[in-house]
Amino acid sequence: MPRSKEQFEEIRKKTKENILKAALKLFAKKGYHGTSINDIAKAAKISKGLAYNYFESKQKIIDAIFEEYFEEGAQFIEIMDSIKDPYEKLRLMIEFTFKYYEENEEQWLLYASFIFQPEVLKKGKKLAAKFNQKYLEKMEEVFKALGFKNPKMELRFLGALLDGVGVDYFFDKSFFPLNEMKIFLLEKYSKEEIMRIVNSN
Amino acid sequence: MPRSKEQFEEIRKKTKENILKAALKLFAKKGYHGTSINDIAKAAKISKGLAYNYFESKQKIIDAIFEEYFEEGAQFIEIMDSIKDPYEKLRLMIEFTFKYYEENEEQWLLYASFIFQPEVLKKGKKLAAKFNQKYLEKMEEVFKALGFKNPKMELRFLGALLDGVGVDYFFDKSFFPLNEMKIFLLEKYSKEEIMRIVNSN
Amino acid sequence: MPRSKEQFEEIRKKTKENILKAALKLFAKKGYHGTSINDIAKAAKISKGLAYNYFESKQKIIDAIFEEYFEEGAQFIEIMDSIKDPYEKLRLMIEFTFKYYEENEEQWLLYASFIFQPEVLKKGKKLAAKFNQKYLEKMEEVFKALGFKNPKMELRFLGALLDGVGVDYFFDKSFFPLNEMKIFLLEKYSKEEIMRIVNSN
Amino acid sequence: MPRSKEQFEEIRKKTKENILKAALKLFAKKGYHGTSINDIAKAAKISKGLAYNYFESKQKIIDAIFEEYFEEGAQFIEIMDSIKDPYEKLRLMIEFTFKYYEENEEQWLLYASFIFQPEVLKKGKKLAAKFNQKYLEKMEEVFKALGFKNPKMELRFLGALLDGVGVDYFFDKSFFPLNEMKIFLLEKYSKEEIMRIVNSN
DNA sequence: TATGAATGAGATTTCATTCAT
DNA sequence: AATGAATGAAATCTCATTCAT
Repeated sequence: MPRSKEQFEEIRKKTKENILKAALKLFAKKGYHGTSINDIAKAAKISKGLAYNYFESKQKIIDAIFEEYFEEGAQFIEIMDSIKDPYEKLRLMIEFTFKYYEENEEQWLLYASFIFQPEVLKKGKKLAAKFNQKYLEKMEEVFKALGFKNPKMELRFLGALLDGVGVDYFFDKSFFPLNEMKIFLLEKYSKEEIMRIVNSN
Repeated sequence: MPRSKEQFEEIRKKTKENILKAALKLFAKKGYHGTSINDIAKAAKISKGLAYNYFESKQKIIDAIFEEYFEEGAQFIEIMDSIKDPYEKLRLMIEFTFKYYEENEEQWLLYASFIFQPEVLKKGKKLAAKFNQKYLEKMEEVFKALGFKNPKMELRFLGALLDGVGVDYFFDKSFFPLNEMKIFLLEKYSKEEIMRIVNSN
Repeated sequence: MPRSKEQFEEIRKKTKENILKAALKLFAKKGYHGTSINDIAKAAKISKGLAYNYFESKQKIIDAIFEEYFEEGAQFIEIMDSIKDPYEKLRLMIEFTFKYYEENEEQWLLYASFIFQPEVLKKGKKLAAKFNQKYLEKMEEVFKALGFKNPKMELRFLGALLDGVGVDYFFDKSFFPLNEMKIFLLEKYSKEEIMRIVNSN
Repeated sequence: MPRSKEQFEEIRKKTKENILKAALKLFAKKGYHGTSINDIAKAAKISKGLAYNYFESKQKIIDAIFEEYFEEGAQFIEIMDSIKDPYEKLRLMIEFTFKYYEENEEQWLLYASFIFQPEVLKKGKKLAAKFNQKYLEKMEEVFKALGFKNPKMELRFLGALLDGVGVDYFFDKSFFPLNEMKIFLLEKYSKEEIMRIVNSN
């Protein structure tokens, strides 16, 4: 008697996730080209052939990883939308970023290393650009609401800052004071400080 | 008439530079693994065999590129050392960074895409870490001299910011207001502004 | 209530026929190697595993198809045997061939494409050679009875002609005047014409 | 000192021809899918890699073989064009066909086995159809000039006959009386015989 | 110095067949 | 009887490196 449809789906889902997890780890460490399907299969403890039962090519594996990445991004935007207070939004933007760095090292490394090689991952670049634009638009509204004189540039400033924190942190994790930096930033962007800056103009 | 030793060396140097230039362009665009020796040879308009006459492996080519990169870095530190005024040093740090982004796109892209894949370029990573540490130490002295309350974090802050500007700019050059950002930053880190901040503590 | 033995056998027979039909279609269109077991299973709307319940290998499927092919051939010879008049036999040889071309395209295409690759289908080749020889022997008797001066060559002539009609017809069905050719041949090989030729010698 | 351009071209030409010859032999015997690049490389006594230096894919190898095949066909048409006497043209059509069967077994087998699997070789099929049409057009003029009552069908008749001779001959070379058939046909299509037929209408 | 033919190891991919349920 | 996940061998193809000239 064959397995039921549900059982098959369960198996597929698990194995798929298993492959993606193994692939993410390896891609992040050794790069896309530096990781072979063989490597992935071994790490996932399956045969090479089975990997192709789930993803029709190596490219499709990395595509799936990036899709998941931006699905998480979309979720983050939804959370942001649900919050009304701009000071709170600002705080969340900072805290979420640091949380992401702490919990999603591999994802971030992969993202970072690929984003600068658009020929390697055209699809990912497009997704990223789209997400980025949407995010910036939404945050610009927040910065306007906060009363900044030059909200666009202030947003770009903070955006670059947070990205750079990721770069510097992952460049040498043991050397970069991530937590200290979070406190430092939350202080600089606290409600009191912002009001002080805005009113001093 | 045989060429003189000098002429030979001149030719070798030029060909070498030619190969490195072609390789840099391709690596930056298509990645290390995505670029074949054949691609490089074609771009440099030489034969594959000749490339091996100059570099004993593909790895050595990328190593040479990174060496050049950090030689430039060392030169920058020398320039910084020659300047005494801390306000001027700070201004130079910012201006030099923006200048580099504008003039050395490929170098930066290559650097950025490799730095997050340590297994791909162990040697480069080490060089970078060494340079970085030295640079931060020197700059911390500057930030102390400027009178910042928390010079270490303020330096980290500016460092992250400048790195993030690179990330955001190269992510989508047409979309990022690079020049506006430079002016914005030079304003924020002008002598007047710094003195104001420092004195308000 | 369990099914009876007869019902089971009925199901098996139908499924088997179903698989063979699907396989024939695909083999004819995409070739033996170009058709996967998966393709066949999908076309037959069963699972891969079930196909192996019926045929122990892909090879056995094509073997079964060829067996059926030559069973039909044997039936044809039986029909021929039951007819006594040589003029009628000749007419039947021609008409049957054209009928076969019109009704069994896939069978013929498969046969034609395989027969010239003996290494691919040794068993089929042998069966074909055996059938062929038997057929020629029987037909030679007919041609002798018709009074041809050189019955062997006349038979070879007509045999080649009919094979060639198949080749030319299937090469481009819309371009070849199959029906016209049938009429043309039946005329050339009519009783009157044959008597005329035979008597003119 | 590198080889001269001419030397390189000479090498390429020879190796290319070498590969094509080995491939033709194997394809004819074992079929396209039944022959691996490895097989070809071994037969040509080169490495797999080198095969790809000359042909970018297995498909391109078979394409090249078919191209050569139809180039020869074009040459044949040219020869035919240079002859004016229709009786002579007819004789040549027959003699050339038999000559081809005798001297180009592998080419013909390959052609025959592929022509019925259009999905395997779309390009070849197109080339063949084009050649065929052109050839038939030209020959129809010949058959008209010979005075046949139904030139189109008579041409189709002879065309099918010659194709069928190929089929039957290659099906079992030791069994088919090729030379006898040639004499038989040249007799049937001799000037005297044709004039007799044409005038008896 | 210079060329590109040639190699061979290893990568991606396919698929007949087996297996657990 | 029936399913499709899983395997593994073999196929196609790539490319850094070497070699003959």
